[in-house]
Parts: sequence; structure tokens; C-alpha cells
Amino acid sequence: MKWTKFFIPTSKETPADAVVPSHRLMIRAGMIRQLAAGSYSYLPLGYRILRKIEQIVREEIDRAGGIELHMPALQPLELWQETKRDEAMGPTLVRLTDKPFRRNTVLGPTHEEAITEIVRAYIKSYKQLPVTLYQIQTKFRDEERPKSGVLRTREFLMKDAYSFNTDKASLDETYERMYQAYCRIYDRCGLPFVAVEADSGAIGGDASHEFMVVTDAGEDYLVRAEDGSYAANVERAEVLALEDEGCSEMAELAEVHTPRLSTIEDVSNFLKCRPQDMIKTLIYRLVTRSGGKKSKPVDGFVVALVRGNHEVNDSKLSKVVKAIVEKKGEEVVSLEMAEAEPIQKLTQADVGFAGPIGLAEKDGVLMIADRDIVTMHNAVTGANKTDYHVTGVNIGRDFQLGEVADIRFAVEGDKAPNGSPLVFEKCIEVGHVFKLGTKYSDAMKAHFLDENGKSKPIIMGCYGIGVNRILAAVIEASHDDNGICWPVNIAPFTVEIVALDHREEQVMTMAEKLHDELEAKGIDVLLDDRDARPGFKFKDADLIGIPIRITVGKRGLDEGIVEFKQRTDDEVQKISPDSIVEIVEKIVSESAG
RNA sequence: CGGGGCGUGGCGCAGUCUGGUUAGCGCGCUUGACUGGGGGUCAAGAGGUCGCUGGUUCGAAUCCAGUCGCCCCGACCA
Repeated sequence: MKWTKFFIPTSKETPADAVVPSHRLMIRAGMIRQLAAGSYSYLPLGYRILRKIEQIVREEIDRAGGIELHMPALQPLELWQETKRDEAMGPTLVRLTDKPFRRNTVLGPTHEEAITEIVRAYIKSYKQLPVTLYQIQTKFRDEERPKSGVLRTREFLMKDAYSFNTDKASLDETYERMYQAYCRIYDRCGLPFVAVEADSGAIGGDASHEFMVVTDAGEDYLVRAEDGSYAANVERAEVLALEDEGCSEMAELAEVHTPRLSTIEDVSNFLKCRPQDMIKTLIYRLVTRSGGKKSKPVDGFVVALVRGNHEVNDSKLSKVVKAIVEKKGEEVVSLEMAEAEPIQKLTQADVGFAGPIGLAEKDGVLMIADRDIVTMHNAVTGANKTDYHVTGVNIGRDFQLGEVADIRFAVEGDKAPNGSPLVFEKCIEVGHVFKLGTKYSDAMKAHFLDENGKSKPIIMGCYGIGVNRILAAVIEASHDDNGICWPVNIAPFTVEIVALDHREEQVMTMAEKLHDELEAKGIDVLLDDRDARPGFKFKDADLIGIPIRITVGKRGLDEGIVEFKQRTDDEVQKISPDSIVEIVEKIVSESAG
């Protein structure tokens, strides 16, 4: 490809709106252009990269046993009502309601429903399982706040795979294969990643991993043990319980007047105590049911206790509550933060003055203390009386602990389960693998007959990769002051030939000869044949980040050489034009690994 | 959805507070000349309903009201 015949609108100036490096560089390198918030056109250079990443993804998912198909973005709303995800997705689900014929149509944000609809129609027997189907397709999500260029957009390219298995062991096997495929994909894309335990949250399921790229441009956080033994999304990170600091003497329980001071910060400032010496008491409304779907739901409360400097992790809490409730042979219908009114009724005080003393004994109250409550002494907490707190609170003497569990988020200073200090890092999620279980097959009645002729729901897994995010994440991970440094495997072109003076016939002849030779070998080569000064071409070459640069100039040709430089190297090598093809082919095959 | 900022040629900005000839500057673009190893020089050009609507005024990029859009922080995020 010759530069003058292609379309690479590079720019010296950085657009004011672009903040993160990948966004700035993609615009400056002429890879993308914004059409609206969260909507980007991929210009030819950007699109070449996207296609290369897509192809790597395709090859690896195929290798892991995936079968490619293609589903529509336009979907009937009814499909989403079957799984109640029309509600769950909320405003993120793009609904087309302008014209009568579009009523009840949505643009797919993901395809669990669509794929399950296919599978339930055709898969009837255990003999047809397991099967993994996937597509690489455009997704639509009306993100409330698109940001950081291509990192968070309303329309994006996603590889979404769905596995269907007869049992858990079979799902585990597929999951592991996909997990390995993901690792290979990021490796081939030259993207340094961390696989972390992810929160499987309300959906249930027993395993979920996210693939993260550590960068300041990210919007998620992961925690990692310093010794490398542990990595997880902050949403789910487990921590070592704090050590007991001990205390010299047990103080008297005392009530103190704390008018209108209902926050941890206010009270700790007022009483001159540390937030970690306070017990935060949060009240949730718990609805349970025993004995099947027809039985009457029962209202109750969950009182969650954490230290003042900690936050309750709702996901951890709901898992603990679920386990306790199920142990009693009941099931959880819902668990939500209580409104002001029921809190006042329960505590006999305004919101902000709740405390554990006397609460656990009340009817329908399930008290769950975080593990780090256990080691508190002379604590401060709400008095269950408006405008009052109590100090000198001690467990055992003043109130009894109910259930004890890890129900909080990790914070700076925490340690991993093995005692290694935890490090918090900002990151971008570039992939997520998930054991779904039977959530969708139950809701949509996707059943199969097993060896005994018994009908069972198909066990599902889903596996997503954001193709555009890989692209942006690679730039975040691989750039310098001068521009992008593309890894060979996904570079838009592998080689850029810089012809230094297009008026010199011998220069252009040699440049074109090398271009043709490389192209004949199937190597993606870009020849900068513009009538521009050398410095201008070098700057552009660095900006668009082609991994191998070959400079053809009169000076070198007089010596019988051309110059060879890799984007990430400093030194330039003088090389005979005859050996260029061989050297490039070697680099390409080494990268392909 | 809360808080903040910004809309002036393709890009980056000045001008707005304090209304007043023809709306400027840099980059880029066109033409010509020179130049030619890290974003050159000179000369001559093309390109703008100042986001949109309404209002105030003799007169609005500038003041007022409304509206649309974009960016950042936060909340939210299968």
C-alpha cells in the first residue's frame, strides 16, 4: 500500500476533548473519528487493526472448539421479557419506539436470549451436547456516560460465545478451554493482562473471571497480592481479617448526645475517635419464603455491621444471607437497603443512629457482623435513639454477635488471604468469562433429554471479549511520547518504508522494489511516498506506530544500504536491501509464535 | 441523574466580562518559488449562518431566556 493511495489523516494537534492516551493517539494517527458521544467511525488504518484483532480472536475461539454464527442486532422485546432482562438492563437497553413498525424492538446489548432461542429449538438430546457457539458482532448499549474515546462506547464490537453443556463437569471443561483461549488471544495481541476473580453477583453461578489490563485510563479496580498469589476485582476481593489490636481496659458503656450527627465522619470528628473504632449499622429489608413458590413471603430485616471505615459489599452480604436462609430450608425473595420508615420502626430512631445493642433480639432480625467487628473494643455506635450514640461498646457484654462473615469491600492497607499486602490498581476490563448455570435455560425452557430420558435444563456458560477495548488497551499499554508502538501481530502494517526524497529516481525505485517484494510475500507494507520532508515522515511513522521502519535515502543507497529500525528500538541498522525480506519474515514468524 | 467546563472554517485557540467598521491568530488545505535526514521558508489564495431558537437594542459572537450538543468528576454499569 502506498500512503498517497491510502487514507491516513494524521494530525499534529491533539483534540482538546481527548484525555486518555489511547483516545488522543487514535485521533492523531487518523484511526478514528467521533460522530457523536460514544459513537466512532473506524477510519481505514483503525479498521485494519480491528480486523486483525478480530481474526486472532476468531482463530483462538475456533481452536477452543467454538463454532461461529451470526445473530441479529435487531431483536423483539418479547425475547427480553421472557428472562425479565428488559427490566434488569433498564435504560441501557436500546429500544426502538419511534415508528409503529419498530414498536417492541430492541438493539441487542448481548445475546444470551437470542442464542438460547436457537438452542432450545434445535438441541433436544444429550447427544448434541456439548456445543459452543459464538459470534463477533456489534452490540448496542445506551451507556449513560460514554467516555475515554473508544474505551466506553454505545456501539462496540464484541466476541460473545455461549457454551451449552449437560452437566457441571462438562461446563468446567469448556470454561477452562475458553479461559486458556483468552490468555492466548491477549498474548498474541501483545497485551499484558491479569486474570482476576470476578464477582458473579446476583446472577449466581460459581465462577467468573475477568481479564484486566492495568492502566490509569481504566475505570475498574483490581487488587493484587504483592507476592502475586492473589488477584481479584475489588468487587469481590477477599481479605485477611484484621488483627486484634487489644485494649488495656474495658470502658463503661455511656450514652452521648450527638445532635444531628448521623454520619461516621461527623460523629468521629465530634467524639474524637477513629472511624475504625465505630460500628456502622446498616439495615436491609429481607423477604424470604419457605416451601415453594406458592407460599407467602415473610418480611424481615438483616442488620449488617461493619467498621466505620469499611463499606458493606452487597454482593458478599447477599451470598451470606442466601446461605443462612437456605440452611433453614427457606429461600431469599429479595434483599434491599431498607427505607427510612421501616428503619425508624425497627430502631425507634431516625436513620443514622442505629446500633447493634438490643437489635438482634427483635423479631425477624438477622444480624450479620463483618469479621473485623469481632476484634473491636470500646467501640462507638448508634444508640437507637435519635441524636444519641453510645461509647465504650464491647461485644459479649453489651451485645452478642450473631453470624460473622466477610461482608465488606477491601480497602487500602488490607492483606490478601495469605497475608501478603494488597495492591490496588486501576484497570480496563477486556474480557469476561462466566459460568451461567441454568439462569437462561430455566427462564426460556431450553431443555434436553439425558441418557435416562429425563428432561433437564442445559447448563450454560458465556464468554465475552471487547474487540475495540483490546485495541485501545494495547495503545494504553504500548505507546511513548512520539506515538503508538504496535505489536507486530495486530499492527495495521508490519513494515513502513520511508522514501526520503520522492524526486530521486533511485530512491523511489528501491523503495518500490522493496514494497513489491514484501507485498509479494504477503507482508503488510506501507510505503510513504508523499512529497514531504524527511522529518515530517519520521514523525508520522512514529505516530502511527508501524513496528518496522525501513528508510530508503540517497545517502544510504550510495553506500549500498537501506536503514532498518524497529519502533521500540533506538538504534538504526544499515542493511543490504537484498536481506530485508528475509529479516522481516523472521520477525513476523517469531511474533506469530 | 447530581456537580463542573466548553460550543467561533478540517484541527487547536483569541475575541464575550465592558455590544459598534470587513470576526482574528496558529496548524492544515490550494497555487508558485526556494528547501530536502526528525513536523522548513517566502509569497499569493480558498474556506466561518460565531451550536440552534427566540428576546433586548439603532446595532448581538458579545447581554437575557430557552434549547441542543460535547468533555470531565461523581452516581450507575449483564
